Amino acid sequence: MHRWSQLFIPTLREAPADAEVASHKLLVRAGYIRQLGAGIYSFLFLGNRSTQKIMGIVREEMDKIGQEFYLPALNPREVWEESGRWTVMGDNMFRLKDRKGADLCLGMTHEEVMTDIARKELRSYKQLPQIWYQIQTKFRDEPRPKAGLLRVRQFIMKDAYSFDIDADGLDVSYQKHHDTYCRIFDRCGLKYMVIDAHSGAMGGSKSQEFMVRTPAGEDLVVSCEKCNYAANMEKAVSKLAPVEDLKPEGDGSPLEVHTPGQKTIEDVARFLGVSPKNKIKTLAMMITEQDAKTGKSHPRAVVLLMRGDHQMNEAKLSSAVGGKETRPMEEAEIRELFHSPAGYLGPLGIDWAKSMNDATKPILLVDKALEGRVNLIGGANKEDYHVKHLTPGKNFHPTAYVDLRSVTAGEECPNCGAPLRIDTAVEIGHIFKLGYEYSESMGARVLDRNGKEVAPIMGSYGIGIERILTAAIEQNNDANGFWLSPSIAPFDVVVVSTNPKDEKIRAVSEDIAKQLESSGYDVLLDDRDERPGVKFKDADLVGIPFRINVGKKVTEDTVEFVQRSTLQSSDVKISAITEYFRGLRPTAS
RNA sequence: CGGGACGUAGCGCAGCCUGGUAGCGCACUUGCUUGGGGUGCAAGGGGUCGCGAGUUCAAAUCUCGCCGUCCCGACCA
Repeated sequence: MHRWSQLFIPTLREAPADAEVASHKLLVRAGYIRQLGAGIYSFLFLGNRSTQKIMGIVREEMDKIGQEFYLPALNPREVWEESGRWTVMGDNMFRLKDRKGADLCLGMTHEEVMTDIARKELRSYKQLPQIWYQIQTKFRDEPRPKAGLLRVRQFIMKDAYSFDIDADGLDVSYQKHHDTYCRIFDRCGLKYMVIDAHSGAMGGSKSQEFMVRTPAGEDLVVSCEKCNYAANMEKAVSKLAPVEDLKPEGDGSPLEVHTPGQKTIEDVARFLGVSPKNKIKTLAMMITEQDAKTGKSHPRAVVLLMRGDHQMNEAKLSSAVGGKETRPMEEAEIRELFHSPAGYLGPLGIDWAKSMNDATKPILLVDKALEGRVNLIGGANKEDYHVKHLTPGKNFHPTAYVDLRSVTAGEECPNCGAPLRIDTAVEIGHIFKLGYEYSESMGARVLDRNGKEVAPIMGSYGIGIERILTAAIEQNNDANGFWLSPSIAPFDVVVVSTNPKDEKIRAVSEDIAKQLESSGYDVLLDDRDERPGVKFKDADLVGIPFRINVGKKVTEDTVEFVQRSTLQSSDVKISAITEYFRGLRPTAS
């Protein structure tokens, strides 16, 4: 049994001035953590107990599908050089030299080291599949650590790696992780979403993120009010309400109209008396491409057509152009391609590439929302003129129709039609089908059943341990403190002796604490010589889900049982306390 | 890395503009008091004013440099 009077639980009445988000303020106030430097935190007694419990759950669930390893955080340069990430990781990687001057780094993740083990040890398909995981400290020199434990430079991660003989095997390993992650986060008492994540530039690989809604989050997530549809902004799609196309005038062939000084979508729409939904928004961008033969890089125009009232999503654009960086065209580049000033740009009169590989010509990407639309209005590539009767596929030929549009809140869910919402969220887990990237770059090979040498296919899977704690606090807090699920709280229950000077109260508090402890619960006995008000405030602050107040009612053999989340209290007979508690928290840890 | 703010006792802050004895609340120590939502009284302890240089008879205060922390942005396998 733990006696508060003998513990170090430095609670604070006020939060440090530089804490902004709720979880940061409360973790410090509750005496869970103290800051050592930017993005570097010490865990004190309560904080450590809580993260240990989280790791316990992770370990228990992961042991059902994999094997726990423990890899070094200190890594030699060579393995990172082999994967190419010694360079790729840039300033995000902490680097150091040993006494001989050899380069080392602190591990940000462990694909390299795991793959190194795999390539040295795995020889046959008979040894596959393998799932190897570890719970270990990671180091990342974040450009901007922030928000307490939310973005830090040293943190604990459960990272796992799967090795399979083929894609079907990877599907199984991936699904196992998906299901295990759901069990882990359920057991931690989190409300979370599983979202389809940006699959990366190379395409094909599936990736999902486990996200928790919180105002402190750094990522935007689109989710459905009703069903379980959820995706990040780079992937999110929505159903669009049908738009009525304009009727053609005359023979319906492209018709220039004089629009003096009308440059913006709104201006033109108003001037012509149409909705922006019938207008084409033309965005002129540039990418840098490398010539496949010469290796020389040269700029290439990418023109986007969107519905007039839609916003372009840069991540979607980026994946549409193969992950290349894009930038807006400069004035001179616009004139060279369109022979027109900005404000009057359109798709007519330009010889667009027929495919992305048609490298000599500019690319025309048309948003899917314009596919099948007719009689749109766009720029005429001529100052003060626009063109009516533009129909994609008829008057001009897109290189491709792609989804380029940012979803906005309130649009319809693609699955069920209910309104979509957009929230900030924090990522607590990520599962990823890696493919052959590391097994190939680092030369891992096994023999398949035909005796042929093949690279094993990999997956990688991560959980941020501290982020589980942070997210849980973000989800469950009020002005006085926070409450954790008993599974991850430092203690199941705090027994408050409201008056330690009263012998009966003191003795009953001890008894109850002992009794609950012998029933397998983690009990904190607040035996401090403090006023009840102080103890109640502290109890409310530190995240323990249940409290037992031992007070005057001991003369009636009764104590108060308080649930932190609701602050509801009920009187319980002392003799029935263990049984009562078991009803609330059946699985003693 | 760009923009902004801050750095004075463990925590939260005032003092700086207009240079001259370093202050308040909480916390801490001792004694008494109180005992169901941060009790009251009294007496105490604790500060290289982030670091360095400069100006000055004199610098927490003015000037310059550096360091650190936070916020916004960029970045984020």
